[in-house]
Amino acid sequence: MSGSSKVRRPATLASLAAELGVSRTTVSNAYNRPDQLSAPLRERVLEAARRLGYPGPDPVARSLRTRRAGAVGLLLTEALSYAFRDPVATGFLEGLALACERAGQGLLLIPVSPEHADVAAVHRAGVDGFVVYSVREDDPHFLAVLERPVPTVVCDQPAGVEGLDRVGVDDHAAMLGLARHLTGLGHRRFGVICMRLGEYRSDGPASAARLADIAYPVQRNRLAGLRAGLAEVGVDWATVPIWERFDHSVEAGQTAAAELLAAHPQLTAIVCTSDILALGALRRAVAHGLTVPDDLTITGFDGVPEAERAGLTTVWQPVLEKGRAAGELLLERGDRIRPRSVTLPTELRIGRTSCAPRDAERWFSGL
Amino acid sequence: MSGSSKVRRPATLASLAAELGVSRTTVSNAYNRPDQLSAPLRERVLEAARRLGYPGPDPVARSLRTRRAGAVGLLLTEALSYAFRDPVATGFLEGLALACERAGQGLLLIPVSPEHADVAAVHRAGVDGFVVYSVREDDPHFLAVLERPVPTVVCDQPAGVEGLDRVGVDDHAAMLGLARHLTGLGHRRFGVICMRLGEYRSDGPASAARLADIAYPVQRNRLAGLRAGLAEVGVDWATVPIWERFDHSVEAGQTAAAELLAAHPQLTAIVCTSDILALGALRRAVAHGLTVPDDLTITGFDGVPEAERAGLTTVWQPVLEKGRAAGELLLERGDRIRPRSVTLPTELRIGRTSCAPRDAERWFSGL
DNA sequence: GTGAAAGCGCTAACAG
DNA sequence: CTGTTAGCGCTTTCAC
Repeated sequence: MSGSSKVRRPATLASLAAELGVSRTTVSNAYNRPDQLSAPLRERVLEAARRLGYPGPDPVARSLRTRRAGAVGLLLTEALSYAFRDPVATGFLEGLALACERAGQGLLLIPVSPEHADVAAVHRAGVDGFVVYSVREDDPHFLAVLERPVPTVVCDQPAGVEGLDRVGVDDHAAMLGLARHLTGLGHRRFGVICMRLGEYRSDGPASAARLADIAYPVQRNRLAGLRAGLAEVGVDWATVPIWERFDHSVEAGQTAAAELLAAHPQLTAIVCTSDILALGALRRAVAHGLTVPDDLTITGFDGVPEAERAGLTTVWQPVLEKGRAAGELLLERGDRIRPRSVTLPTELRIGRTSCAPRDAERWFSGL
Repeated sequence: MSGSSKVRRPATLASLAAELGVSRTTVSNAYNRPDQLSAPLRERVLEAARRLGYPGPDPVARSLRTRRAGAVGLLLTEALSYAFRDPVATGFLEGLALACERAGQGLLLIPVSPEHADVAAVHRAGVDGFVVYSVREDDPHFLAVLERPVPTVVCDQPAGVEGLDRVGVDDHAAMLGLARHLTGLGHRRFGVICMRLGEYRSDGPASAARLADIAYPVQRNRLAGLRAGLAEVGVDWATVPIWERFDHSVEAGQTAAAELLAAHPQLTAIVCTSDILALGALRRAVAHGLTVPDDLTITGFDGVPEAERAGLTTVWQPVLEKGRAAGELLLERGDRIRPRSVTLPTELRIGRTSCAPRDAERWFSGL
């Protein structure tokens, strides 16, 4: 209001053109195709723009016209503020950001506000495609994404729906490998700590009903892989206690391990479906006076740096690659003829938290 | 082309309206103002939409019309893929994401591709405002942001330019406090390890010329604060060796410390302008057989979790709060009358890496 | 409760 | 090299 030059003039491309007595095309070209007009004319246009406070073509109007937003949307499991704490998610984000940067595309993080269950944010997102990272299969945001007529790639989901592109690892096979490592060492009495299995909070032993209806493919596959591995040596899955935690944190792993061990003190191995949970279990075991791995074997999943530092036996997966692959799949022009699926390799990393149980000889001598 | 229903029909609001024999307004209302039409009619519209494969109002067209994109843009110093590795940046991101979620706004990460020096990405961004996080003052992307006629809040920058909102800490005062702690302990022979000071890579001792023209406000202020603190006890700034590192990593801190100590073995304290660098210096000192803090005092800045675990003496700053404050400043409606500036408090955290130097008595007895 | 009119600001053919 | 012509798909007063 005071004489500030910051009074935003609503100058538009059209008004600029009028002012200069040239056509809108010319002004547009001055910005988008410098080779389509003479240098002096271009300079005249740009100079006038500066003088009139014209900030250049409006990005939204341009997007409407060109039919491209120049950004990809990312839908995450949780409140995205949480994602920045999770090393697996940040690794994925880093890879995805890498791919976006290389393509000069923006990365739009879709807000999944816990308060307003705002599917609207998905509708509002001006993007050329979506990446969906490990969400519940019945997540309404996910469903909303599927409605949008833009290419979408899902991560760690079954290839399932309507020809989406997909990237992920074989969680089932990876966990099976880990299970074989453990049964090979002689373990027979397992306990499990896993991440959330459904929409609503539930902490503690997972009921059979809950296990039968796991909404998160990653958890479902990891548990199934473990089950298959144990079945190979005749361990009855129904006898394996499975402790669920809604929150994914070291503390959650810690308390879960405490409860699990209290209820089942005879366990020789605790398999966790994530490193974070395993680190918590590890902490609890140590605090409890147990020697790992001699008294108790503990394993994780993901291969995050912190786990490596701790010498955790785990399955490493290429999270950064996963993000990058997702981005490339989405941004790559061309053969979008049929859905593509990228499965990345995992690696069993045997650390210092697994060894034969004290009673191993019992099993082997029993043969 | 085959009978798949996935052939994206270019159905539009208009075509839907035509099909139903109602006006576009009605269709629009069905989506945006359910209370403006009868429930049965609305259901008819939605049903037809489903049938025709109309995905709902196009977000870009809507944005053009409503003049709001529903997202804020974030401009980061570096390749954004790097940001996800830096605990300070992720803390900031978490806070910002929190604010965005609460407001139901998307967060668009602007790609700062090192390859294409793509200021265009800034122009292309369909956002209602920008947050600029600790960039070089002459960064072309930053300049491009300033051109855009949308509210912008800068972080850790001088309030400077044309009435932008600002959030940050008082780096100068914080570092002054740290300096006083060290000089109070008796230190007089300081070495410094700092982050990049200019656009182009330079590793090693920073020349006077380079120090006189630091492009990053954060580094400038931290060094100035230190200088002021040392001046108070008569330490000549010109005699203080300052080692610069372009890359911000533990390894960088490590090699910087190695060089610094080799060239100046008599130092009793190394002040680092970030925790990450300090952790590297710490690692180097230990590897070198030095006992910290007895042989050498080492300090950091930021107060990241890893530093706390290491017991580093440092200045803690509320990075999450900073992100949240930036978001709130941007999203908050109302009194955008005059630029606002939020300065958050810092806290000197004395850990186990600082103590009096062996020759302290020399100085005190000299009084 | 519903429709008609009027653009939002821009780009992409295609002529000249 | 420059201008003319047509919308992109939607929302929003304002009458009916």
